[in-house]
Amino acid sequence: MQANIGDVAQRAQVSASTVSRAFKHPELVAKATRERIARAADELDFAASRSASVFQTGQTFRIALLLNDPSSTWFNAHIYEGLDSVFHPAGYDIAIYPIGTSGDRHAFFEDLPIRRNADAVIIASFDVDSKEIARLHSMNVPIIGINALPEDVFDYSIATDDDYAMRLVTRHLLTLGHKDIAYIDLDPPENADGSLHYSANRRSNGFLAECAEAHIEPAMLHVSNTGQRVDHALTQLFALNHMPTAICCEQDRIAVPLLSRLQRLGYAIPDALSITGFDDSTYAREVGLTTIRQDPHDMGARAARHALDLIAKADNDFETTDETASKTGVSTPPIHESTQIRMMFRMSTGPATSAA
Amino acid sequence: MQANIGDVAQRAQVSASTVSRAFKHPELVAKATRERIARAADELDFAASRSASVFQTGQTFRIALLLNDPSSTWFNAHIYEGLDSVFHPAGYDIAIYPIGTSGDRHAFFEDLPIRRNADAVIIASFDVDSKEIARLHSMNVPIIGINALPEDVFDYSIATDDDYAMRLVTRHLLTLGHKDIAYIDLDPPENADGSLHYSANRRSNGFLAECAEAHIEPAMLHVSNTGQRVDHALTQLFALNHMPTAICCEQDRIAVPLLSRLQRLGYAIPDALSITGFDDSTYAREVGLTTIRQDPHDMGARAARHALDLIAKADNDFETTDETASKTGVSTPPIHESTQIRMMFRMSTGPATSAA
DNA sequence: TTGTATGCGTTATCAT
DNA sequence: ATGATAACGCATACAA
Repeated sequence: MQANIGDVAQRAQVSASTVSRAFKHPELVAKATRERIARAADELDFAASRSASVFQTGQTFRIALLLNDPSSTWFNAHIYEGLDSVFHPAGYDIAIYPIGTSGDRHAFFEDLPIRRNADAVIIASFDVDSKEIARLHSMNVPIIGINALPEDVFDYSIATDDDYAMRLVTRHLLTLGHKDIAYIDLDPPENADGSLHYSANRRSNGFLAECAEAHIEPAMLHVSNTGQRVDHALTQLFALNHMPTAICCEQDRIAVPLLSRLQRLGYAIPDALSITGFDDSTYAREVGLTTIRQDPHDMGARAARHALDLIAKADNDFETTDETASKTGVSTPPIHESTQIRMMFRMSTGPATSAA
Repeated sequence: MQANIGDVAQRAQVSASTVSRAFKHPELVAKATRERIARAADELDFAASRSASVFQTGQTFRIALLLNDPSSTWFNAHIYEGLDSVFHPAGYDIAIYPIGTSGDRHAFFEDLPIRRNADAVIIASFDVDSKEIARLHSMNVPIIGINALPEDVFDYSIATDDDYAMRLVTRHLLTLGHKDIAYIDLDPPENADGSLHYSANRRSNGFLAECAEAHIEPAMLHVSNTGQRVDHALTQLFALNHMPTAICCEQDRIAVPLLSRLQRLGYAIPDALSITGFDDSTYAREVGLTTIRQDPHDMGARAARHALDLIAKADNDFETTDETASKTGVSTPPIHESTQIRMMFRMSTGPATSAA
């Protein structure tokens, strides 16, 4: 069927070890031999079995990625893309574990084939239980957090400061003179139980804090995150005593289509109504939505690079562990990065109308 | 460090094979023993090494997914999600191979660790060279096509009939009385050379064919697929002698933001201007875009299910190949499915204005 | 129902 | 610079 390393060895008149070396440590093989081997491999259509070398190496070349929302979400899809842009070239596969409930999460940490089946675990967009993580740590698997809390359980984490970012948005609206503001957030899907926390909470906190400081009482609307989310949002808006002069959305995902619908319904934006989003996701720029920019692709790529470092370090630590231990292992401390926040000012926000 | 099958065997007072069996073929192990093993495994935090069993099995439990566009694209992200929804529970990982140019594609088929490193190859959204595919076939790796041509090189394929679907859209516009129509398509990114064909071509063909039958001469606009795509499209529209009464877009991706921008610019839609898309992707419903519905998640899931069948079959074939061969192997013929096309009629299309 | 023996393809160690 | 050899951890064929 398929040539293996032995066939190549035979054809190139060398031993199997030399063939292996020719691929893994070319510098240790004489140029002539190397070329002979290359030719033989080529002629036989040889490709080293990934499974075999992975097995022998002890590494799995697999990354476990824990996601709450569907992977097709704007944020998650870009996170994945960023991760893969680093991991794939490095020979790693990414396996996505959907975590819808804290039960799922618990099951993952409880049952899961951790140490043997993933070289690193990456957790995106939901908060986590220190005890669960502890088990992973004891297994020497790097844990990486993306927009996840608490920071200190991760070997590396990168996050957007949601609270602060949303405060900026809110201040922008307040500065424009808005006093009559509605906040819209997307409720997590029903199957999610309360114990799975999302960064969403931190955004509304930031908003509320700023409003409180300004002695403003906003209207808080909760929209269920389904196909009908815009209709649901509109329903609640119209149910208010009067239309606010500004709408602050937890996500572009609701802000973008809402902006479009409100315009069609005749609301002059921003003259009569301002609206803000969060993410700078699909079409936010095109529709002119004022929003907070996040770059999940970059976050993913960074996370992946740090993951590779950590994996390499974990391997070394392991080798030197027993007695030699912790002599060289100064064990660089965990890194916790904040993404740089940037606000995108676009046409969807403007001065409050004096006539409410 | 980590318990292996031997440790469990020892603790449960059985042989390693029995432990292995207890997991892979529980029905062959006495209940009492099974429970004893389960307990031992639990106490030791044992999890079978994926690498080792994968290696031993000969399967790779890996799927190669060839993608042209970025994986974060609406279509690709949903394809991936659909695939993963079937593959992940079945224990398979998906590895994405970005194919930007026909060179990439060629390299994949030429160099690549196929047979040994993937149990199936899935090609999404671009057309392929029969000769390249032939090599894979000779290696007994199932090849699956999603919106890819030519059909007959795939062991299973599922596709939207782009030509036909776009004809439907076009007829809808013609029926409404539009005679002055512009077609906008997104040029593939620059780095893509001409030899990589996309389903996009089939859409414009359908459009042109219908126009020809109706003796109508449309304006064909090509927009480069960058961040500026909407501005680029607007520029070209305004450069025409006069505004058309209808704009037919190759993708929602341009139609959705274009619709929004044109509205803001004061065009009454659909009274003065109709616009259509293709995909029914993000926000198409919310902004009221008439479009063709595609369900890439479903396409992916179907493709994955067929892939699993084919993999199972390939394994059997292989075992029975030599002499016994092709006796049982009636070798079910390839299946080529068409997705069911549905048009979503929404507010963005209406009768042509008599006054051009 | 369970145990023994063997092999999967590669790489690392240790000689040479 | 290269070769011989021994693992790596599991799953199967076969024996009992």
